[in-house]
Amino acid sequence: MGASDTRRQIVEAADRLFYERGFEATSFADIAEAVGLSRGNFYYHFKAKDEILAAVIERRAAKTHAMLREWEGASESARERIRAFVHILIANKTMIMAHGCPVGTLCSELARLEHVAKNDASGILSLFRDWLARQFAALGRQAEADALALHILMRSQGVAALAAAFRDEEFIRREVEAMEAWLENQCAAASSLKSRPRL
Amino acid sequence: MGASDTRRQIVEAADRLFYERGFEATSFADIAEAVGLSRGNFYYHFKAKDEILAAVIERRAAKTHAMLREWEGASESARERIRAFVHILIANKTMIMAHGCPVGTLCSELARLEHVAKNDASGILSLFRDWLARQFAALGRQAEADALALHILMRSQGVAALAAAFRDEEFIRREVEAMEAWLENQCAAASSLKSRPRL
DNA sequence: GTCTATATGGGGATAGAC
DNA sequence: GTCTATCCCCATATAGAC
Repeated sequence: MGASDTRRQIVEAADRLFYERGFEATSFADIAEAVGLSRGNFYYHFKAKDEILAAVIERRAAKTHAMLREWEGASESARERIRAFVHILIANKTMIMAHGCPVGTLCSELARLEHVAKNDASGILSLFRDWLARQFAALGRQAEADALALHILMRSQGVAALAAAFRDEEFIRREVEAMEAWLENQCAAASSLKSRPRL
Repeated sequence: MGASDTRRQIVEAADRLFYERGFEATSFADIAEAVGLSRGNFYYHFKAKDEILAAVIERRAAKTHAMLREWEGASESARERIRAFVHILIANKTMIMAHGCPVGTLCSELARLEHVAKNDASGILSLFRDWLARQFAALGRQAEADALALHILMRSQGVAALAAAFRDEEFIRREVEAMEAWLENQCAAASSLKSRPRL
């Protein structure tokens, strides 16, 4: 097997395990076992655990970037694009109820460890934030675009957190519906100049 | 120093460290050092790390219970009580930006570790949930009380998560204001029979 | 109740054979 | 590139003196 292929397999396995169990709780042995590799051979591909983490974060950032670009192409309107974001909660509901939001939980864990990579992790959150802000700006809400982006991002993080704590699928559906209703309100406000709705 | 006094000091130090660094990342040595105790003596008071965790969760649940009861006494209206809940975000903003929500981060960490105490941790979240639901019921919203409680709890969790990720104090203030506006809407809806606002 | 000394195990990391 | 063997450190946990 080629080295780059093995490396890719390691990063994929680490990505999954870091999500399911967390970064700290995942050992080299866990990843090695998942890939079918000996522990010793590991260090041919990665000199330290932090290097695997960096590769995982980079992979997640790239996948996020690709997903956001795909939504750009698939949807005509900014409204539909924001709806696509909100609907990740439904599409990934099983995983979210089991392990939370992959981005949010990693940010939270790295922040607590004061890990050097914590800013890289919250950078993924910023990818969503900036993309959402561009969508709200496209809706004609330039002035409040970032605040609206943070608001919807906050709600998706809150829903993921409680869905994981209570394992409640009905709660996810209800809150996604509420987020859609909120979005419709914001879109309506963009058309009429008076009475901009609050967050 | 009496044994019960030492025990209390251990639990207090562990509570703080579990919050600041997380449960897994905190070692016996860390707690022992904080209390000024030798590692060995530790096992006189707690046979295992899980026992300290149980004591910390119990302490947090008791403090939560006391806080909720205090709000009951201090506020005349259910609306004021719910506002008191929302305002924890402001009162604790420095801690929250540094380490997140004490309840949310513990729930998240224990859920990932598949720790036996994970349900005890989410039990603290349930204390808030049930208390909030009672307040919404007192507002005359019996049918939706639990959904409204989960909604406001979700928002506080989301705000704490993003505030920690972005270290953004202005964001907290803005979202607390939005939560208060949402609450006023819900109160207004309780008085008028028509047009109940969505979440 | 508190200490020091120590056992035990796991996890990160290295050396060197193949 | 992959392996086995090994080192070292740290953390949980125990034993036994004081």
